[in-house]
Amino acid sequence: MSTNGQLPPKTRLLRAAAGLLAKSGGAAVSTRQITQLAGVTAPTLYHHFGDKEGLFDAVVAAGFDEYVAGERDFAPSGQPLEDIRRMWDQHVQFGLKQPELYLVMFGNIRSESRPAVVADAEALMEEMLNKAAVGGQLAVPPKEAARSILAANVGVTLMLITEKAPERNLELSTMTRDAMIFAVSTEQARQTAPEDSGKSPVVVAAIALNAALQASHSDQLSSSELKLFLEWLHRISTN
Amino acid sequence: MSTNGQLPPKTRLLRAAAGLLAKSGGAAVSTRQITQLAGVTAPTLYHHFGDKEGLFDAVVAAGFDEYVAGERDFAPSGQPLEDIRRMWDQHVQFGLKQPELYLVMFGNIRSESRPAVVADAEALMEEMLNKAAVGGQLAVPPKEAARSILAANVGVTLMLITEKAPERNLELSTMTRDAMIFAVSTEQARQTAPEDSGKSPVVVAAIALNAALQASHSDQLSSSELKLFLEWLHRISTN
DNA sequence: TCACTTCATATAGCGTTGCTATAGGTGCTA
DNA sequence: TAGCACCTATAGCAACGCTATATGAAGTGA
Repeated sequence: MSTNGQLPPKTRLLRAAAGLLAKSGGAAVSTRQITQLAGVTAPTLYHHFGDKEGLFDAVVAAGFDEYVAGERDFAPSGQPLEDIRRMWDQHVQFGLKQPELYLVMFGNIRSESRPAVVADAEALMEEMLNKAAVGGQLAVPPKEAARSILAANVGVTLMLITEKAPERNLELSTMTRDAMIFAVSTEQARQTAPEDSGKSPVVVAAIALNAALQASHSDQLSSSELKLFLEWLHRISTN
Repeated sequence: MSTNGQLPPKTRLLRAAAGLLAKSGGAAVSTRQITQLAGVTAPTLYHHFGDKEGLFDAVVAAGFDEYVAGERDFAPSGQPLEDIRRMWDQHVQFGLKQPELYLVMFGNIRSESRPAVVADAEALMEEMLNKAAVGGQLAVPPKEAARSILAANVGVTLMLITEKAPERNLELSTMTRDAMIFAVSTEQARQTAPEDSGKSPVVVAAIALNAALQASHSDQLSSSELKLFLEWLHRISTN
């Protein structure tokens, strides 16, 4: 009845939980099922994981490693926004491939571990968006862009999971994806115009900001702040 | 201990369930709690609702009536796409106002009743989008537009619910909302309701510089200067 | 008026759940 | 060899969703 008597009980519990979760089809999975499949008794589970949610958190953590691996498993195309598209698609595929695990990770709002998972996924996307921002392709701060895109990404994936497999329409995904990416892009990025300059992105951006600030009398900073700010900008852009 | 002995048990059960659900803060609500608060014993619950999920489905149905009422509670502005914006905002507000009920309705993927709820909400939105389509403002079939918008709407609402109330940033919602509406609009409609595409060059440049600076550890500024500088940049770029 | 049916509620308890108090076994270090 | 962590098992508790069965209340027809 046990799953591989060779492995340590902690590992067997993890695998049993993940396996039952995947096969459960959404039904609840009891600790007794898990411990029986792992060839272990109840106290062993609670010794290693504290409680049932602790075990599921561990399963989620393992699932997240797999998620990250999927999200990183492609060569950067040099066009960050194109890479964001791929991250989106990978996310959807991960959800459709392992719906139960996905629901535990992203669908289980009440779970204690969800905020951490979401924050990590957000960071992953923000990291990629940063590259776009450096290239002047982002009209929105990367952090907020990442949150918006991820929110839509999760919403779409949940909706696709709800549908039965045969009638799934992936165009829902691509359309929503492109809408979100378009929304956070600058005019320049939308025309797929690659900016090419030998100068460092910092300098380019500083020059652009310097010019833009002086042209447009922003009132976000006081005049004294602005003076110092411009001085620093100059120091950076003459780097 | 009972909640209003005058009302029939069926009603008291519904109210007790809805009340406990709202106060539960995400924790599970037991049938024993519900029946005790309703001043009724277990078989009464099962006589009227079949099982626990049947009771919750009834709560959801009542909640959905309230949802629909909220979605219809505004005078048509004559601009269907503007009305869609309001539907979106009402949806988010409904979720934030009654997060527990919302989670049972839209977050509980495994639930049997969710597909029906989602389909109804979709129909509600499609109905409004039809008006936009008639006016030549829609570049996408209303059905697919409704699905995309609703998916994003749910995703955003779930993400906002996850956050603690004080740090909720509703701009996530408006930005995602406008992105989706923009995506399904025709050129003509976009000119009628101009979106934020005219992001000022200052903001774009500030965002780019911010990202570039953080990526490239420039040593042109001292750490204290840099800190203040970044703070100002953030102020500008979140303008 | 009285049996009869129907609907609604209560008593009591079944099987399962998550979890734990306690004790026993195992391997390592002194 | 004794002691000490660490890990696992026996046995069982309280709470859970749910139900077999019985009792009451209300209406109906003769």
